[in-house]
Amino acid sequence: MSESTNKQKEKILVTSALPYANGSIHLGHLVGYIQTDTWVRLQRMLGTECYFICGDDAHGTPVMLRAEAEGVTAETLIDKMRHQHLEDFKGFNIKFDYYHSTHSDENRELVIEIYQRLKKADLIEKRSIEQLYDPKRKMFLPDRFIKGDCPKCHEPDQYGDGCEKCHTIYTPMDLINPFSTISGATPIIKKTEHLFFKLSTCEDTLKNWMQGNLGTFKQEKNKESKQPLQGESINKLDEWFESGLRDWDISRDAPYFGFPIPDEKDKFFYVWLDAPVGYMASFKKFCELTGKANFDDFWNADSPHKLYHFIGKDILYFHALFWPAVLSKANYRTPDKLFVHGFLTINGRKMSKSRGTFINARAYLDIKALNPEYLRYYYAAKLGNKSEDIDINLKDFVFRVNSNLVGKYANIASRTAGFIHKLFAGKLCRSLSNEASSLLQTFIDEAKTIENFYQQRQFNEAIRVIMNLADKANEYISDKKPWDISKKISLQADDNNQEDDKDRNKLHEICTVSINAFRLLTLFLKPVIPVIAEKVEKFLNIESLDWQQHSALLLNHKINKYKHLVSRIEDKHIDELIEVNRKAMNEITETSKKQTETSDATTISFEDFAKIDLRVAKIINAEHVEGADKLLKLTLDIGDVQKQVFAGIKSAYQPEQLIGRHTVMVANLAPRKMRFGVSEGMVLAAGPGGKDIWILQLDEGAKPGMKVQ
RNA sequence: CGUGAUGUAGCUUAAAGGAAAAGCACAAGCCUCAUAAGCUUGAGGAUAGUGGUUCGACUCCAUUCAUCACGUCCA
Repeated sequence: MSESTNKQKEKILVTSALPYANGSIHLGHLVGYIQTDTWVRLQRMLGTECYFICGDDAHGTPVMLRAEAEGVTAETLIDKMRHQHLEDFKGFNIKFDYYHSTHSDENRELVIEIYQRLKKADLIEKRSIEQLYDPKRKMFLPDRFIKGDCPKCHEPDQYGDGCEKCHTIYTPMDLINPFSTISGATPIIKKTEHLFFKLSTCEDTLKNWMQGNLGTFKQEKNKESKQPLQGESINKLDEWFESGLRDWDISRDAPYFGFPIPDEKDKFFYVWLDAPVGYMASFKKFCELTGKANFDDFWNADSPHKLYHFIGKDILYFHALFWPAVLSKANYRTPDKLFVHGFLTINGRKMSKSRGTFINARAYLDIKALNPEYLRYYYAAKLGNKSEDIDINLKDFVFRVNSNLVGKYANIASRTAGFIHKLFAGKLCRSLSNEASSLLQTFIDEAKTIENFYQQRQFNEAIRVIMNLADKANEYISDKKPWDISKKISLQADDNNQEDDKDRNKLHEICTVSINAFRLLTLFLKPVIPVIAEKVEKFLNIESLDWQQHSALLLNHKINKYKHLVSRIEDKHIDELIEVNRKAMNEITETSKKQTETSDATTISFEDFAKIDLRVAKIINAEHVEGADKLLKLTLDIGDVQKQVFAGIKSAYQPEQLIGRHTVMVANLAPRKMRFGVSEGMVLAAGPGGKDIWILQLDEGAKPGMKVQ
């Protein structure tokens, strides 16, 4: 105790990659979050001051477009997604200290501050570039929103960066018949001014950050080096250095969902500039809300504390190049470690929607038989500290969980707890003989090894050691045959007490050792399966286990009755998962189909068009609606009937301008109850909104009620 | 096409130039305390192919094949 208090206590800030607000969490995402959570839980058990911070990555074109397609504001969408993400994380027992959003005041302030510091350091430059532009949607197009025919092999429907079929690499401008996936329009090349961060000047800074990157991968294996990156990542970075660092385009033109850039017109910060700043923002909010930590202590350039980012290998580029460069040049501290993990494959292949293996977190959680901690366990059993891809083989998953968690681990308690209650009133021995405690000593001896494996994120190794111990415990029980002794006792009944006492003690001791072995295994597994561990703590009638307690034994202590702890998985549960997931996926693709159908990009059939009953309408009355900001109440004459319609055109028209005019309305639109009354249709108007709304006007002669076709 | 990574038993991984290991799955036997759990034994391998360096290669080099990732402003 005194030794550790003298040492300066290490404080760690840990982050997981921020999930993007344009999608649900799936099993692939969970690899990173479960890895981080497991690691953080170990830190907490060790008593290390460690904060686990995350949040939603909310900005960018995809979010903007999706919000539009759903007919909601971007804010509504990201709010909904954030809650959905949080629910999924909660389901898998991922426990953040704080979970924020990049669309927050804290983040805006920090981004602007960083930007201004970079600008002051003369690291921001304005340049004119040419970009593809969608003339119909009036917006610049990211590459991924352009498709066309491959210039080489003429395969249709290829993305702007390269052909999936012949693997030719090209730019979107090379595509034959390019079209915008948003509007279908042919993109045109348009000049625009963008802001660049001069990353090309940061090579020394970055190499310095990487520190002595000459060490080889093999040297790193047993000892955590001082380098912030694993060997594979260093290779990748070297590649990037070799091809030369290019300046980084950090601005995007309106329309864009993001933070406006100060002193610029219609320019926004690119989502990847503000995303990692979200780590800071989330932590800042956490500090302000809880007062548990001091933001500056952790983020100032001379911070003594550790900053670790857990990320997937797909975003190494941002975290290993831009992020340290930006931080360093803006006079903040840089990350100490980037822990990079690989992708998840399912049954050896990429997750696939058609095979039903693109499995959402929600689908898994919806199958009650699939304990979320089984997945945590499986990931832990497979995760090493390399950035290799990991595979979840669904058959292997079932076998492994059943065999390791149910057959080996839980079984140890299950097969001995009964005796403790039947014969010893639920109480463990007062003390153990040397012979009996020797098994437990081997457990205790392995604690340091296990801790180190966890620390170095070699969870697979940690699990291997733990399961070896579980095997030892089961061997011990088989060897000692407590059931034989128990029979002897019942046969002897109240015969001769001396023999009987001896046997009773022996049996008591065997069961006490087993329960203690079980307790230690639980302690070792707790970072991986925290909720199961909690149940065990209740069963053992003990306080929450921390790592220190591995050296003590549980003696002379009353435990509770053993209750069923974990259930086996059956193949049918996996089939169910695939099925549930497939259904959910179909729904998603259908709604997204519907969304594109309603957008102006796709065509509809004549039948679809014929469903819409368009009529000439005479506006016989128009009036303001009390309490409504945008609505006017219109009374429309369409020949034989009059309809009442609430139209969102107040910003562009005064009621008196409208009365008496002829326009076109959708007459068969389902009536909709609104706050101010029932609206029985829609009038047609053009324009983006605000003052720019123009309702349709008809030439002389059209009579109310005429069908428009 | 280029660059990088990976390829070991049915599955998941070890072996850092010195006898190819372990767990799960499989087979046989034992056991019955436990959720058909547990224990013992066994079978299972041209280490993707070819060529080279070496007394000796899963390991180092070259090359081929397969899979994956990345490839000038999507990052």
